Formats: sequence, C-alpha cells, structure tokens
Amino acid sequence: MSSRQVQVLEAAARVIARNGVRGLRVEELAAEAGVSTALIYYHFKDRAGLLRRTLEFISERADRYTADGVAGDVDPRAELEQRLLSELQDDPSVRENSTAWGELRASAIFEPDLRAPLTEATASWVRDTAELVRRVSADVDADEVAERLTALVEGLSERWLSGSVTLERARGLLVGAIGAELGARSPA
Amino acid sequence: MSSRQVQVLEAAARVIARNGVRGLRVEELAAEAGVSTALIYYHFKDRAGLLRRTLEFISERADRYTADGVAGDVDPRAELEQRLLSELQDDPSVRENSTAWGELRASAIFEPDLRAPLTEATASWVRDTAELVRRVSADVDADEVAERLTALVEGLSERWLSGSVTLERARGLLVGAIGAELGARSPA
DNA sequence: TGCTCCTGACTGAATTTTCAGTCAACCCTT
DNA sequence: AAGGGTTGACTGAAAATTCAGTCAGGAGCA
Repeated sequence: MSSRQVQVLEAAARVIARNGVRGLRVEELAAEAGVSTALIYYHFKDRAGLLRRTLEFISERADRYTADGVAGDVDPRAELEQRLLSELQDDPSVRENSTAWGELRASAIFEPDLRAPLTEATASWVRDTAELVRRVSADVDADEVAERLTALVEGLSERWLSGSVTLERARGLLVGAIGAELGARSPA
Repeated sequence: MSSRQVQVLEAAARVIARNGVRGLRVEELAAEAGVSTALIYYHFKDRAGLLRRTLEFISERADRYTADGVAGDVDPRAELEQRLLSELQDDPSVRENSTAWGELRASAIFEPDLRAPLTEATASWVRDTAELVRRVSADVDADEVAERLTALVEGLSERWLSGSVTLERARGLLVGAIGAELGARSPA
C-alpha cells in the first residue's frame, strides 16, 4: 500500500470522525488529503471501495494502539482493565477511531459489503480479550465474558460520544462491569 | 393525526429499518407508502420534519410494546429480564425500533440538536430499569447496574443488527450479564 | 550518453446521477 | 364554489463518477 493511499485513508478517518460516513464527501476528503478527487477513484475504485478500505485501515490501526502501551503488564487483571479502558479516553486519536468505528458499524447494518471485515475485526477483538480473561480467571466462560465486556465498551463508547454519559462515568461503569463479571478486585 | 400521516409514518419506519435514517430517500418512502412525494412535503414540511415525526412515532410505539406483555408480572427478576430481552427480538417492529434508535444515536454524534431528546430518552429508560433492579436486589447500586445493562443491550443490539452475533447468542449473553450483575437465578 | 517508448501516478474539467424540494392543476367533500 | 388533500412533472443544486490528458521517471537500445 503506497504512502499516498495511507495519506488518503488517514484523512478519511478524520473526515468520518468529523462528519460521519454519510457526511463524507469525496471532494472534502480530497481536500483534506491534499489530493484530487480523481486520485481517490484511481486508487479506490469508488466510494464504497474507499469505505471498505477505510474500515480495514481503522481496525488495523486500532489493533496496533490497543496492543501498544499495555503489552508487558504482569497483572492480567490490570492488563484487561487497561485494554478495555483504552477505548474510553479523551484522546483525539481514540475519539477519532471510536467515532469512525461506530459509524462503520452502523453503516454495516445496511451495507452487507462492510459486514465481513467488521465481523472479523470484532471477532478478533473478542478473541484477544477472551485470552486475557482466561488469564484472570479459570472459573468463568472467558468467551462469554469477553463478548459481553467488548459489547459493553461499544455501547458505552457510543453513549459517551453522543453525550449521554460523561467519560468518567463510562469508565467507572466499565470497571464495575469487570468487577461484576470477574469478582471484586485483587485476590489475596 | 390523519390516517394518511400514520400510513406514511409506518412506511417510514419500514424504510428506515431497511436502509437507515441516512438511506431514507423521500421518493422511496413515497413509493413504499403509496403516495406522491409532494404529499409528504405537504404533511411534514421537509425531510427533517419527517424524520422528527418518525422518531417520535417510533418511540411511542416502542413504549407500547415494552410496557405491553410484561406488565403484571409478579417476579421482578423475570420482569427485568423480559423487559431487556424485549429489545432483542426478531420482530419487525422491534427491529425497526432498534435500527432507528441506533441510527438516531449515531446521528446525534454529529448533530447536537438531536442530543437533548436522546439523552432524555436514555435517562428515562435507565431510570425505569433501575426501578426494576431495585426490586430485584437491595445489595447492588441499582443505577449503576441499570446503566450498564441498558448500555449492554445497545451494544448487543447493534452487533446483532450488523450481523456480528446471532440473535440467540445476544440474548444468551444478556441473560448471563443479568446473572453476573445480580447473582445467579431464582433465590430460594 | 542521449533518444524513444512506456507506464503509473496524478489532475482539472466535464458529465452523469441523485435528491430534496416546488408548483400548478386536479380531485373530492361539504 | 371553496378549500383541504393529492398528484405528476419539474427544477436546481450537490455529489459521484468519468475522461482526456500531463508529467516524472524507468527500460531498452544506439
């Protein structure tokens, strides 16, 4: 993938985070990326292709920043917590990513083309989370717990972004859910 | 409200469930409702007015089906479960409702005008749920639990609609969450 | 080295498509 | 005959998509 394409995809993520998928105008994207509209068609075929590639791009990028920065933690419980909380941070890139992610998920409801990459990205996130859960406790169904916690993160994230909860509250609720699923904090 | 208007609003709910708020074309709606586009402008002024009325229509209808069919239940735990599960059903009107709701929430991220009614509707749902939670158990923070469970329902609902989980799985996960939050089933 | 040919990246300027929104004129009822 | 309800035919603007062509650089070759 050429650096030009990356440049366009980064711009697409920004524009989507700002205006939504439906509010993405190819011309505006071109301006944001500093290229011509025609170049976008040259590289991505059409608007739908651009969207599909953007979704892939965003989910790869999410993998990266989720994996980063927490990696070597020794306490699995703390690591799980941090991983999930990393989706609820008032940081421009997290915000951008979550917003774009939510938009794409919402769009996937109506555009079957987007579903496959979305499902795969979701499953991969759930798997990674389940792995962590497994390390925290052997007494629970890790897949179930992981699927619930990640779905909850999505629900809270959307409420946060749409102004229905504060970030602090959302984070507190998430920590509470981890407690409810895995038992209260630090075993003796 | 004339029957003509109801006819259009019902059609709008169907079209939104099929294509989303963003994908609603006035012309398509007209065809679905079996009327002319001009009539829609006559009754609803413009697309935004139509959307507003449709959202009101849908949420009133949702209140009805949520309240219905569960009302007189004696066991609070069962009632709570049923209320929450009622959002995850493969019934056209539930689907329409959930879809429209998700769309509205997603749109609110970019359109501050929509935030106030959304926040209020969410808060009201959380309050009602907390009331039920309170009746199930006095040992938990009912507001927290209710906020988490409803956020989880939203997350699961979106995953269901976008094809990332099956309906059965989503329902099972939700029941599991209630268990994790409130302790396992039926006290002695 | 200097020349021609070729290709992939890229653009500006159309062209085409898609939509919300309007309007003048027809129903019906009453 | 008057007025609310209804429509088909349009319009204008905004967007998507295409097109004809420029340009930089690389491969082959004299």
